[in-house]
Amino acid sequence: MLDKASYDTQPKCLVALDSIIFGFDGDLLKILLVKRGPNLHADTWSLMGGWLNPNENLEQSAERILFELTGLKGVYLEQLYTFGDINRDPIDRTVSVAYFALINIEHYDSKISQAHFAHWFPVSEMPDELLFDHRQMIDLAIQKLRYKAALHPLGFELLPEKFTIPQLQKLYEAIFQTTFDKRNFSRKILSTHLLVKLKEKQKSSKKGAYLYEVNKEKYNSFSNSFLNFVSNPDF
Amino acid sequence: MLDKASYDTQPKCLVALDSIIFGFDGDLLKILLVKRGPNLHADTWSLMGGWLNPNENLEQSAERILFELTGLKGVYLEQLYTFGDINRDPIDRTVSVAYFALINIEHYDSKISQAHFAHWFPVSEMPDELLFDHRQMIDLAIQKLRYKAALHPLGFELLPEKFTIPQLQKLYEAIFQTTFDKRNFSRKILSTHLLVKLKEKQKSSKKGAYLYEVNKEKYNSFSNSFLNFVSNPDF
DNA sequence: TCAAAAGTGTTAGTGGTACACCCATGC
DNA sequence: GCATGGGTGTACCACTAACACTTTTGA
Repeated sequence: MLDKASYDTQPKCLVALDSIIFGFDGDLLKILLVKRGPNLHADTWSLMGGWLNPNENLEQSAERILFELTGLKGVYLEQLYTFGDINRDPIDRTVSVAYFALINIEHYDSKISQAHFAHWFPVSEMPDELLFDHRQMIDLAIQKLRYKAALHPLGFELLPEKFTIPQLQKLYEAIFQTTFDKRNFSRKILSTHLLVKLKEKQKSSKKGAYLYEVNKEKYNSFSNSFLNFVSNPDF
Repeated sequence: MLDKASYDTQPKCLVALDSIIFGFDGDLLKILLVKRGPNLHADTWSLMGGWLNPNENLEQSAERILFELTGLKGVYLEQLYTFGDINRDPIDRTVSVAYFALINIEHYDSKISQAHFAHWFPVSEMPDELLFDHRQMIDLAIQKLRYKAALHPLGFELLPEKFTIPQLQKLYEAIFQTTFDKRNFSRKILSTHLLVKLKEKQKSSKKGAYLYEVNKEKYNSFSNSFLNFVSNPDF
């Protein structure tokens, strides 16, 4: 079965990478979509994607593509799932490795992405028509984001370095499409000791709220243990 | 970037599938490895793998390959991760989609697999040398099996249709390399109401233990909710 | 009758949820 | 001075974890 000749006779296949890019504007959870151009699928919104480069591994290619669109490096990027249905791309058989990315919307360089016809869509207001199986990719990404966020404190990746507890709560409420009791929420978050309270306050409200930042060391060593941020998630 | 010409000029890539096949013999958690033949890598243990077939999607190819080795159909199969490092296969660039499979070791047809030089290795006694990045695949599969088994009742997939609570406990102890209190364990398992107690007893011990079977309906509707089978898993 | 494995109940502690009031400030 | 959003404490309930004895039966 596996001999040298079989390498030569095996049909090869195009390999693409597509990224589901999540952002949070303080109110709604959003996904970044682009209109690909210039010739093909120019009228259809799609995920940001590109081809696997022969001298890059999968994650490097995904990072490069993300950088080309958003100008961002070092963002949270995680492999989601690989899609390989026979006719998912009608032009030629393509296997696509999907990644999901969490980015801080404030860092996002809108200049680059304007050139690519990019737009942030709230997760509840996606266009009806998306390229190929991108709708399926997005649905899976949302599901996985909820799953992970219920068990791991990865929500911070979507916020600025300094943020308030009410901001964090709004984010979780956007992810899970629900509301939480603020007393229980802040107690649960603070009980992890992952947040460091700062002296400064953010004064976007009348009273102002204390800013916090993530204790990076603890966060990194913590990311493999887990807890229930959401008690009875409905997956 | 994405026009028709780009499809023709894009380098294509080999796509393979590899399966990490878990089994449980009542005592140890094991993984099925093969020696590939006849020419290439004949001396190295490896995961069961094969090429993506142009007229199959990813899961269908993985199922076919699994069937060719074990003679089994309809087993629990789940996509694990896609590996694409540049030189993971020194002969030619190959992207490999890894699946993990849970099979009931009693159903396993050893005749077919003898022809493939297959052998069950306890997870704690793997050969030192494995093909390509297969060690990495196995490590990730064990990690994911623990993660999922801690939250979802998927352990049943590794047992016969009828099994006893002590058997199930031994399985979980093998997965997590620890021991559990049997009173707390059985209470937790039974509180899900996923198991139906049968009249029969299994008499492999002196006293004999009651057999149970899975309530399939409940199990299927349950698989998306979750609970902590293991309280403080060390991931 | 003894050894081996199965089966079962209670208690104390922890963590989760529900709930209401005061505080600081801008207008 | 009032409306807005921020911050905090308590009581009850449910779940978890720790722990020991009795039952059955094959040898």
